[in-house]
Amino acid sequence: MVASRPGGRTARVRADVLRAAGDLLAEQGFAQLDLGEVARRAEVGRTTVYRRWGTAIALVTDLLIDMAEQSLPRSRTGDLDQDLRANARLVQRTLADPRQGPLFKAIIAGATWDEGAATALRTFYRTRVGEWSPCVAEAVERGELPAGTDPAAVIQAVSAPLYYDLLITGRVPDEPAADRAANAAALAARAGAFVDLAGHAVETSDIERPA
Amino acid sequence: MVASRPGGRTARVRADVLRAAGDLLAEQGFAQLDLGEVARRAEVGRTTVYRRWGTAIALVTDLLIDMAEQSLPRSRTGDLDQDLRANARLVQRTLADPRQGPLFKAIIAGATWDEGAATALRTFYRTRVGEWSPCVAEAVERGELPAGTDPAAVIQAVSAPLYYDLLITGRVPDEPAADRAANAAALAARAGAFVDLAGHAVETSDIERPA
DNA sequence: ACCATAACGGTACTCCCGTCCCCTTAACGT
DNA sequence: ACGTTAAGGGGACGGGAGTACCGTTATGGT
Repeated sequence: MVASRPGGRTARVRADVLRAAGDLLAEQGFAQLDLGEVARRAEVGRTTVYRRWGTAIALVTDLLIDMAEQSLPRSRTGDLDQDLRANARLVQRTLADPRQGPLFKAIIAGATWDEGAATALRTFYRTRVGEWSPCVAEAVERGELPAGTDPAAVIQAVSAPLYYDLLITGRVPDEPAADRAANAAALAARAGAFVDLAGHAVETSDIERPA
Repeated sequence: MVASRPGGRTARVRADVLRAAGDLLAEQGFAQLDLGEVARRAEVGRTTVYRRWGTAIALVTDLLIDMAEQSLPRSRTGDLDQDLRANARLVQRTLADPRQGPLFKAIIAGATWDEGAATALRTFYRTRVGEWSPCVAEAVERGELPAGTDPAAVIQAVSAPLYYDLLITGRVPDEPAADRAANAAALAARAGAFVDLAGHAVETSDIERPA
């Protein structure tokens, strides 16, 4: 009895299809992503693409999952500003990348209506944020940031303006924008904007609640 | 000779179609927005919907334009924190609204691949940001914020985390989230994060210039 | 080496989205 | 009020996306 066959041909087909989908995504964008054309470019049966993925957003979701497996290690400079700037620049380079940029735009758009895309996106960012949070946690331990600062909130605060530019203003963020985002997050964090108490975190100064 | 006829029936048809589209958007989301069903719900000819709008994203775009005409006046409390919090709460309520929330999600998603949606979205936010920027400009004049602070950047910094939550983490922002966003932006602004000089705006903390 | 079968690939088919055609309705000028 | 003609509505049509069917390939266990 054979349960499944992920090896050999199946793996090659998946790789071919994902590469073709990534090419088309970079060339024409998500709106023009036609499964039939993907099959042609991948030199694969049209039926196969429909059977294994079924929809364009499912294909793009698989593309993200595939990409997520090659994750870069975070920086460890021991300095909050440098770490946050490194993080911001990583995000910025990703969004500006001719292949990854369109992929993320497609996934984010798809996540607004497709549950699979939304799940993959959240999983991806949970991993990413979890990977970079220690930068902030260590800064708290060093006394660079007030006790009780929420590491995940700081990391997300770095990314937020970059995504805002990409999605709302339609301007792909550049490196100065990344540095500004990192700087703003660092300054806000130092001022205690990301201290998570039970109540509101609007006292800014008097914070002395160790975990 | 008659050039155009925007009155009477035409206006009524537009109103009926937009209302039906908004209903369906709120009920089923953008993915299920079928022009045929919109026509049925609006009790309007299917041909008419296709002739005047053509695509679902064009319909949603018109919906945004229609909604933008009823814009709320900004608050003028004379206090930066209160103004920014009012702005954040306005954005939060919009995104959490059962009708406007799905609309914005659809428009933002559509703007990643449809030029018309992107233009409408940018126009909408240019108006919104321009309307609220005086809050920041006045705070600069009062000396609450450093000279050279970019008003638009501050306003956008308030919104960015809320959109990040909505689109990336998939969590619709609540009122505490709005207050946190406003607070973080205010603290960063006071620390000079949004001063736009020719070079880098990182005078606040130690920084090395990179060659 | 051999077999059972997971997975692929080609083709025919279906169904429905979007368009076309043409008649009907009702704005707007006079 | 009356005529001209934008604009709307019904129905038929075409095309292409997605599916069903079934034969073919090659994987993985024995």
